[in-house]
Amino acid sequence: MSRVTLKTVAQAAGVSPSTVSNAYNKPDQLSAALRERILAKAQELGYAGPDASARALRSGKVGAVGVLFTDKLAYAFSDPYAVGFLAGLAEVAEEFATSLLLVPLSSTDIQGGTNAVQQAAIDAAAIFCVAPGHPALDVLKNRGIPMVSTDRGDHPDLSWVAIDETEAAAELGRHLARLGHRDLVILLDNAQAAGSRPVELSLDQVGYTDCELRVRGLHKAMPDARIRLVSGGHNAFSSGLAAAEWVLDSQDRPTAIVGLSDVLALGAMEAMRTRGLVPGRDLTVAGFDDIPAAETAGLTTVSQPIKDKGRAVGRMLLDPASTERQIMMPTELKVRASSGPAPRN
Amino acid sequence: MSRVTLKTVAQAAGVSPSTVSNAYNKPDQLSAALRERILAKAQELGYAGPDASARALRSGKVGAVGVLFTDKLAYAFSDPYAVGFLAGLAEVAEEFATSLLLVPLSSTDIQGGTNAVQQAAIDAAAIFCVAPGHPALDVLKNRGIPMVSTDRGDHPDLSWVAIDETEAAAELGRHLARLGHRDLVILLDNAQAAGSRPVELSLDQVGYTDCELRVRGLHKAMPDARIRLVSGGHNAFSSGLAAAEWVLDSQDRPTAIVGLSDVLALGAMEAMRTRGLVPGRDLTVAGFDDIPAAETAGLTTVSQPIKDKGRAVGRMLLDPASTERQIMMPTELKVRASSGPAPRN
DNA sequence: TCGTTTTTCTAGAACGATTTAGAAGATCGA
DNA sequence: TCGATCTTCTAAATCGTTCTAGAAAAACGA
Repeated sequence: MSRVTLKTVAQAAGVSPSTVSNAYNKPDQLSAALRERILAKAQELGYAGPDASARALRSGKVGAVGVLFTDKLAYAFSDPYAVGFLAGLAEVAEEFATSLLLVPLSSTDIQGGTNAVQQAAIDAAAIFCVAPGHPALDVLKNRGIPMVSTDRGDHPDLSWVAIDETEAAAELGRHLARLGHRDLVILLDNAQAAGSRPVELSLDQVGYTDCELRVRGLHKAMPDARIRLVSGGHNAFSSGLAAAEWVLDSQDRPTAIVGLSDVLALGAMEAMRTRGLVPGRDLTVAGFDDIPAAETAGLTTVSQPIKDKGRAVGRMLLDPASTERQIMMPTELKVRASSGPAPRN
Repeated sequence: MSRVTLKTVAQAAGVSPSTVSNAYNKPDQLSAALRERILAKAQELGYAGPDASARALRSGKVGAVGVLFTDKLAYAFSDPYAVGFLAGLAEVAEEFATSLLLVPLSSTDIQGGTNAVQQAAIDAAAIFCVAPGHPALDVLKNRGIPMVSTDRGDHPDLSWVAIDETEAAAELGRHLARLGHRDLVILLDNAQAAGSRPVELSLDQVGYTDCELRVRGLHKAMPDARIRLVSGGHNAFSSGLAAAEWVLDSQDRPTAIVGLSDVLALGAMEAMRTRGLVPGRDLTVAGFDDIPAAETAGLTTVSQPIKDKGRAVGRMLLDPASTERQIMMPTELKVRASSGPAPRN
């Protein structure tokens, strides 16, 4: 017993395969009566409709956009920021009857070429927080797949929806400087620190462009401050917690801690809490993104319209009417209880 | 200028297409030297590697599992419960070098057969909180796609990873009954209520099986209680908020509110907060799922191992070694500050 | 009535790979 | 040295559609 295909149906109905195809895809190309008859026959034979792969091959359209993440896919969901982005993107995707393909970007398999990015059946790709130099992007470019990044690349023909990272960070930096802070620790995502104890990094070890730009922005706005970079691993609450614990338990506490994402900053707040320290009084904490939990926790943060970012990326990828190739989104510094004047010593 | 295909590379390298294919997929089928030469030639020509659709068609494997949701895709991300499930599933998917295809299940397009589920290029499907009778499931069955549901269906040959909804709810019900509650409002997800004002439902209007079972469980454990069902729309914080506001502002307040998910329950807690009511003292609130925010908020809830659920579904779908077809996961009632004795009147 | 247009359907060629079966050459044991 | 076994490579079929061009039949206009 072989599988029921379009051809099978065609034979059973006594018509050509093309006609069956048309019955499914172009109802106006054949008489209603015949279409009815074909569909009934298909039903009778248990035909499941045109095969997705075959259709994709022949027509060149898959009906899916890929979402590329660095790190493990599982991490992607741990940050509400990513979730917000996905929600926005999904909204537009749905509008265009398109599915979302979540593509993990394991750092290990950039070998002979057979990795997830190669395999992925997608028409376009959203590049979420992936460094512009990542080899996977070359693979996509090679495949001729349109892509839009959430990070501003340096290439002029690159499409992106981003924020002015440097300026956003600078605004936060000015806020901190104004409060008298001269000793800062920045918490960031770093793969090398994952699984081991927190590590202190130098600026050139900062991987992602957006992180790098944020660090630069803070530097620019706080020229006479001492600024250290510390990572507790991947971008997650637990990493922020670990890194902040390490910082707080050292002999050399800063007066302010900035998480390069809210989850990191919230981890830092938790570390303070367990040590009886009050954010905004004993130590200032700030973050980036303004995820829902940031407001609840009273975390000072740089707010960015993340869901809109997802929507904009979706439109760029799917809406032929959208012509803009580079969109700069606004940011806003939300000052909350977690930031306060630097204690005098 | 036509596209560079496997054939182009083969000609340029002076070998047969099969050999080029083997160079990519079966390195041990040809000499290392030749493979090297072919790959170099491919690189030179800008060949992006075997086309995903063509490979999928010929080999019958796509390298993706679908995740089916009811409602808008965007809603999927608003509930941390769903996010946790996805994280677990993603973990296993990554292990098997498989991508995740998020398939929206618009209730509108069950028409001529050409909907997202038909189109979806997937090898298997995870059915997340979709009612067992949903037509999309028939489409998948027709396509011969293996599927695992997060809801226990009544068919014996259905695969699922689920919890004992009725018993879990009954345990919560007994807890409430013990505290003296005799007047309960259950908050639930309901599509009809979306966009309009909150509505009161009867038991037969409850859509999803899992919701229905939970309601039954509560009924069973609280036989002499008055139980009302109210929905403020989709399964989201805002719906819970709206529904609870409606309930609290009525003349006829219950002594306890149970959200059929934590996000609904948290919405109810928020409604109480803005009215100066203290959960656990003035009114008892409880939920289901035990998402991270539930612990922070001190919400009494029925905890279920959601990430493990995702992992288990992933293994069932992808790991050939996994033979179990139906897995019952444990639940645990977490009593927190939001539940307390019913006020005497 | 006769050409012209429109409607309805079909034949056959792609789409770009993988697979199967087997040929040609190299290696091996005796 | 000779048949047998490996290794290395290829020819041709195939996966299940959609597309292009065009044929046959029907409808139309004058």
